[in-house]
Amino acid sequence: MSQRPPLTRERIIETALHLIDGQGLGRLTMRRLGDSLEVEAMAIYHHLPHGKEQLLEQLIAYVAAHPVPPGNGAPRDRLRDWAHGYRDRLLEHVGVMPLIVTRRNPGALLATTQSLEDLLRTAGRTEAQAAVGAHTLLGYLLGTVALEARERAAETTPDDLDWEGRFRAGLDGVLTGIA
Amino acid sequence: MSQRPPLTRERIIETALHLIDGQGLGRLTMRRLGDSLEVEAMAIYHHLPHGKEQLLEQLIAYVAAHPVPPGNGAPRDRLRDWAHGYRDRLLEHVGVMPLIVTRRNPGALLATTQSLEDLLRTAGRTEAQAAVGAHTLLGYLLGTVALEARERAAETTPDDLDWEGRFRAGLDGVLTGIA
DNA sequence: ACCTGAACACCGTTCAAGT
DNA sequence: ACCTGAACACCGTTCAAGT
Repeated sequence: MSQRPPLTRERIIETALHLIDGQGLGRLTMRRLGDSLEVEAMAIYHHLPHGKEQLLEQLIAYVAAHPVPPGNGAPRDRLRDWAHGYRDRLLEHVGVMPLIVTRRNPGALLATTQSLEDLLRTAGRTEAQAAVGAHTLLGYLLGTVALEARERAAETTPDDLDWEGRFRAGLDGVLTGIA
Repeated sequence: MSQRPPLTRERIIETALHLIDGQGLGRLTMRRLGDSLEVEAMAIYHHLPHGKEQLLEQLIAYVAAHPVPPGNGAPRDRLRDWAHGYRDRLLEHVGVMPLIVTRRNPGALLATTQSLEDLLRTAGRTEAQAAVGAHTLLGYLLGTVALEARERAAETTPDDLDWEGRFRAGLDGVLTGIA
């Protein structure tokens, strides 16, 4: 008999993410997650006492936390690099997008937002300008990635569309407006 | 006995929307919707044969369809007016946002997207520029409204924040980038 | 401490039956 | 044509019990 690895919170999150990436958010159930972990569904509650709610919060935190890394390049270049990296990460885990965009989870996006505001302030913006800029950039990013995911899934648009080019072009417009 | 109005598709949609606005998307169930309509849940299937899936599609179509109205002002002003109107509409039915942002529903946003592209082409942009511009603007709008709804619900930020001002400021940045 | 089994209150949906 | 009642296969979760 193959010994299965011990059940840990980390393994639960990773397995859940794997399940979502493979089958979609709608098919993530406690019972199915239990099956994937080779355990009864109820065992999960021992590691996540607040059940599915807590599981989803953990998934959001895992995928959405993506602050701007430290660096000393031009602000505009740093923001552009960060944005492309974040887009890649979100597209890797498209199934979690609905949670990130709509669930209230103050913590998850807070670190990201604040790192954006810090960068903008360092670049000479006022507090208020930095707040608006961070909100604008993050809103553009989440919104366009959500649209891209939607349209890719619908497959009503030609598949050879240069999504990254479109993203970069729109991003340049946004960056011009804020940074 | 109060005669109840006949069950129609329209009345189902409106009641569902009322239920979502009041109690949230999570509490929209066929059984509860039936209760609100003073009818057994199964009666709904007679008007919406594809069940809940079809109901959600109808809700998206109802709320998300919001093309730019005809007019002959400056393109930038028309886009700004449209954006503020759309934001108001989405905030009125915040509970439907998760569906609009994440469900694949080609039709619902198509009319809106095309009206944006038309306006931008009329304003002298190339086909490609118009496509990117429409995508950027719609992405910004959906993303920031989703963020706003999230943060308002979380109530972790002070409530006197000038959300509309922030939206307008970010919008100006985006419009500068595309129009 | 960690996991299981049975049970409870919910879902969406099908299908035969009523009017 | 329009609606109901009973039933089915699923949910998330609680709780006592096992080791």
